[in-house]
Amino acid sequence: MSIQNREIAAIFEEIADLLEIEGADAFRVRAYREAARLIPGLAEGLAERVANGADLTELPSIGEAIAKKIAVIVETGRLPQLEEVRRRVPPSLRELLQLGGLGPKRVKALREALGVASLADLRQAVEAGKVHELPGFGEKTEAQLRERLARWQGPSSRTPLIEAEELVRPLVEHLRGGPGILDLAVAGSFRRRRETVGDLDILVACDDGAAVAERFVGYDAVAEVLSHGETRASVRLRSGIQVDLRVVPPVSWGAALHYFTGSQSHNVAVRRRGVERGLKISEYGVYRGEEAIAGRTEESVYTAVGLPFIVPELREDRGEIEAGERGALPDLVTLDDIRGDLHAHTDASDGHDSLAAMAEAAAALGYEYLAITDHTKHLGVAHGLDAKRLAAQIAAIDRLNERLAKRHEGRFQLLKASEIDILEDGSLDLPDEILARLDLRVASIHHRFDLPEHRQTERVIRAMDNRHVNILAHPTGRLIGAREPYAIDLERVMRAALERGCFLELNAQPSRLDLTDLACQQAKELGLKVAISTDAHSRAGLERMRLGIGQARRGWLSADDVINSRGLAALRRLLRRA
DNA sequence: GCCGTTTTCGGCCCGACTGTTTTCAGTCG
Repeated sequence: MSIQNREIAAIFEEIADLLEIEGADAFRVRAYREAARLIPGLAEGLAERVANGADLTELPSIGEAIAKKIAVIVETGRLPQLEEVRRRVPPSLRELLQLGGLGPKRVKALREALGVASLADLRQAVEAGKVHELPGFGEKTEAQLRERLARWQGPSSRTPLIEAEELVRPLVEHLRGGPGILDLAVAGSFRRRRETVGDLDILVACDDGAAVAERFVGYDAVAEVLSHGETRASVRLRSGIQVDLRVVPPVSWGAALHYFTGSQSHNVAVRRRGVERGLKISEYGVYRGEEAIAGRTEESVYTAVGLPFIVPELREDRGEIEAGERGALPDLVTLDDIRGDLHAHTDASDGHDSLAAMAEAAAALGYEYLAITDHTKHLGVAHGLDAKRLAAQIAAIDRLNERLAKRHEGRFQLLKASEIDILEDGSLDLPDEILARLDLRVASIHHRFDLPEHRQTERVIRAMDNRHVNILAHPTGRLIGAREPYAIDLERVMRAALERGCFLELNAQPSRLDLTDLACQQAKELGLKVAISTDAHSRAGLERMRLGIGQARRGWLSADDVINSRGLAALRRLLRRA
């Protein structure tokens, strides 16, 4: 199997880390980091590009040198340069960077003075009290390292967005409860709606920063104050997540919100545009010389560098700046565009609520339709339905729909559907006769995640060969932070879906969000439409749609790219297969 | 190492906080 983009990126990331510790030129290090950041976001595999003889230097941030190295990696699976650097700088030193509190300079100093080459070495040096004797280190640094080593549980894990929402809500209330707050926003990757957040960034506009910072560090869920100044403070909450507060005067609100929302690469790109125009952009504003020419609103910052407003979800430096320049930013899908949900369970399988309760909850959201997609018999743990029970459910839905039509004056109905298990050989878990009686069929994999890539890919494509199948649900099977996606050639799957008139699901469950943002973008580029579905197992689960919308927006999807932005009649036309 | 409506050489985003220092380097976002 050919090498994946993210494996190539990992090689450059490691080179960047090790060169930095070695003390190499900072801009050279940055060049490797830029390449490592860009590569996983490419739609097409680099291996394929190399095989096709494409000129890689046409990609941004890839020049002659890195292009050659990519070719070597693709052809041989390894890079001699990395092996050389590893001989000079032990790769275990990277652990020290991940620990936090230590950067390349001090890691280098520790290594040269004390021979520290790993976390274990550092622990010994700290316990022996040798660290504080080094120039540039002191008692406090040593104590802080001791603390971090004691807490160390491997590279820091990111927090799922939905947990971050729950953590930040009471903290925001706490801050708003204090005097003098003129404006407040949760910025960072939270505002960009990334599926997970590393830390939380809270921005406040007010005239007395010190008072807000004081109130912030006094929040009762704070476990540790990491830093505490008059305009900036950082804490670690008991949950383990770090929260950074930044306070600015109202006149800087827009510039600060832009700066604090990120992403870092987007900010760098915008600031670079500023420099080209003789402007300096900081969190305080946009300056020409001493004079502030913009910064009260985010819009004014973009205007100053000749760009239209770019929504937070797109700010990843993945082409949004170029698209803005061309006037080609997409009109992104919103929650208001969604007309129904195409994946939901009831207490007939592993859901918690009845058919009627789910229907009323969906109608209350203003939807026109809700597809009931209980599991099928192979999924015994979920009490999956066999053909007989599904036939009974079909009859029950028909009866309920009559009542719903009266109650909601024809504005809402349930769709008869199923989430059909794809068996190991790609066949379906229910006979065609019963499938033909449904409005909609969602198919998905729930076992044998371990098949090799070509077999898993064939399995899914074979399932879509069945002309009853409409949507492939949670297409990679990943669970955020818990289970890697199974090996599957997603691009082949997308092309196969397109040829067959099938669609892929963006599953909005907070632990799934499967497809990823990048996969959504890839689908859009191929012309494949997506269903954003909650896979709700209860009434409350239907409200998770907002997470799917965030992911879809990050994937550049417009309402037109999303099949459940259609009214029922148009949806039915889309679902019709040849 | 990348890149180019000032440039193929000489730039490369910007500021706050901490700790170790007496003016600043390192780290972080």
